[in-house]
Amino acid sequence: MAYPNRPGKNSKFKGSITMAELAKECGYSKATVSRALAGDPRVKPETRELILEMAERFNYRPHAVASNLARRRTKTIGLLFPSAPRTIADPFFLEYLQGVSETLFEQGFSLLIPQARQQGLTETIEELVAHRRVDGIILTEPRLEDERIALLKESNVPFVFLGSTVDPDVSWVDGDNRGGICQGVQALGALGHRRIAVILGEEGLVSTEKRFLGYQDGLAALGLELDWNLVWPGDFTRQGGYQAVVRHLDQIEGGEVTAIMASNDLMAIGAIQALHEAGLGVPQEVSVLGFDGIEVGNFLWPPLTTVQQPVYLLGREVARVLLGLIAGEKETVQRILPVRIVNAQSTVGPAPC
Amino acid sequence: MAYPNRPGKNSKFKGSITMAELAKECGYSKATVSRALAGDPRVKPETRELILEMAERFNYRPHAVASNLARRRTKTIGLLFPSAPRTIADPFFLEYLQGVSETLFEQGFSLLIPQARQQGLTETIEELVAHRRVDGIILTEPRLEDERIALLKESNVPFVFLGSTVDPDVSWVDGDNRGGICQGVQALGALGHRRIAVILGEEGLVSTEKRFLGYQDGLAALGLELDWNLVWPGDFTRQGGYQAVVRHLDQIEGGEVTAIMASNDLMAIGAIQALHEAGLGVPQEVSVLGFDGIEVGNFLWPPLTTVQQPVYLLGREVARVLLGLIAGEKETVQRILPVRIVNAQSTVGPAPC
DNA sequence: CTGAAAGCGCTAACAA
DNA sequence: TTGTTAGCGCTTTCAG
Repeated sequence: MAYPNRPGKNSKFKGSITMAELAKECGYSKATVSRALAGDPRVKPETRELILEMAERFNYRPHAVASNLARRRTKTIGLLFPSAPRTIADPFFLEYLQGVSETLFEQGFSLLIPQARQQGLTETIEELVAHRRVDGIILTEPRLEDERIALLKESNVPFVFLGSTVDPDVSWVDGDNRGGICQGVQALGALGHRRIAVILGEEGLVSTEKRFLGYQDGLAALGLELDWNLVWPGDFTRQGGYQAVVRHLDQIEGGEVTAIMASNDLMAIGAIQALHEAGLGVPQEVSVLGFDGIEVGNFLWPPLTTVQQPVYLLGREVARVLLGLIAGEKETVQRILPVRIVNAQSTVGPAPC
Repeated sequence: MAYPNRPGKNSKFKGSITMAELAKECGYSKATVSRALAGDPRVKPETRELILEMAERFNYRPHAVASNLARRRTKTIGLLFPSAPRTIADPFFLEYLQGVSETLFEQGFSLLIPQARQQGLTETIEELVAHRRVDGIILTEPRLEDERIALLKESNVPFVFLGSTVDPDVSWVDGDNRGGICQGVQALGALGHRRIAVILGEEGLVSTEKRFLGYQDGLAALGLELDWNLVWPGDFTRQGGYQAVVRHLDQIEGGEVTAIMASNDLMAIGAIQALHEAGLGVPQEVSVLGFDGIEVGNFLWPPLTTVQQPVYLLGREVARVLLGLIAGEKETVQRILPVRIVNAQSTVGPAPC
């Protein structure tokens, strides 16, 4: 016999018992064993008892791959991270990943993390879908015009975005971008700031758009006009935030700007670095407000004031929604999670000049 | 027919053709098709040509799960992250993850990231192994006495550690902990420091031990005695670094300590925060040196001086070694990658007092 | 309530 | 060089 016909006879790993073997030991068929293990109500309670007990005794473990083949599923999820200039090494995505992977693991799902690097946005998706390597896909950073969406719809694989899409019948989960930035701008206004610059995100992304709208909302709420000289392009990277400030130092030094609303924390951090290098104190001379609430904002001194998204929760939620779709739920889910301002320490009232 | 018997007839995804169908179309057996696709030299070149062409034409895609079942493999790797107090959200692990996942993906492997959270160290491993959910396991943070190792050896599943183990016949990849810290201490000495405190890592870990030895080496090289008052316990977390400084503020303020060698960057960052809160300037009043070289060290002002490990490369390397073991290589690999000091900006000579 | 049997799609002896 | 034949281990009709 290749399998342990007495419990504990062999190592608890080597060639662990198969369902067929277990069935024989129990004196039942594979089918019944399979049902009992799956909790199928059609098996007689005593039978189930017995089978469960034997399974335990023989330390039976279902073979995931075989089961997956028979059920036409993979139990793995494709998790796509943003393409350049952002990277998977963005701290935002780590906290997010933790939420996602935790939820998936609880449900027995694996994660496939393709590295989009060289490939285009769509090749990766085609590859995942065509080889049936995943049961569903989680994406980030929807674009204003997003070719991935048509492809995914055609593929028939369930998918969810982190971030709201333009497309109305796509499921997504997002933080309150527009409202959050608006709140942020108003908070700066409440401190007395009137010359508030914004550093935009990467062009073409829905989130960039929404955050810019939030900025405009905030200005409006303060009774301020939009001044295009205070709208600085960025790309969501630290380098981008740094550059934005460097390029507009004269405005800052000239007192044209007393506060900066960065579209994310990483750019806020870059901005602060540029300000430091220019000898400008934060927040004494310039206030800086970020968006996202990533942990590393707390590494700074003073800690970064920021509009905090529930990053970890976003991860959990987006995973949960995808699992729902995989389980057969049909309706598209679009959920906005609330945000809030934290760490009011890198912002103060404008310097008197 | 359920499959597209004319190329392009259906969507490129829906029910893509199976190998059996492709074989029929080609007029060959499944076996030959399988061989041709696998590049088996036994098939006649023209036959291979034909089959490859037809595969292309019918857009054939191998079914990963079925293939895995037949070959008794899963094509997924279990990636275990540290347990509390460290978390997967430690920036170190993100950079590391990027290296690992990139290498694995190139070879078509998925990643299973269990959340050890509640479970003990060993339960997770048992669960991965027993269900044959993975072809190999990557672990971190070997302990001086590590019960996982016996378990893994018994399980017969290939595994590799990030970090050197005490056990001589276990494969691992590591940065040069001891040499790196020693270098760091010497660098501080070269700046004129003589009262150099160390913040230790989490107790029981091999890396903690090695780094402490490196500290002692460094002192010895400087002709200094080990002073246990300057050996502060820590745990590799930011909070740990913060606490270590808070608890020893009197020593610092009393001039007993002019430089701090933290066993990792996160603790260095925590230490700097505590110093800031106490109104002590870094590096003017106290120099702080970290270890790891994580990206977020650059977020600080001034950027953190640190002993940089090639974190991303460590990830790639550890994955590569594991893939080697899975491919059947027998000999254990133990590789130390070099480190170097970067960003000499949070360290200067001691303040004259 | 239980069992027999037919797959899931691919791989790998073993023959031819 | 190619085909035949068994599986891999589990799920799921379809009968009984």
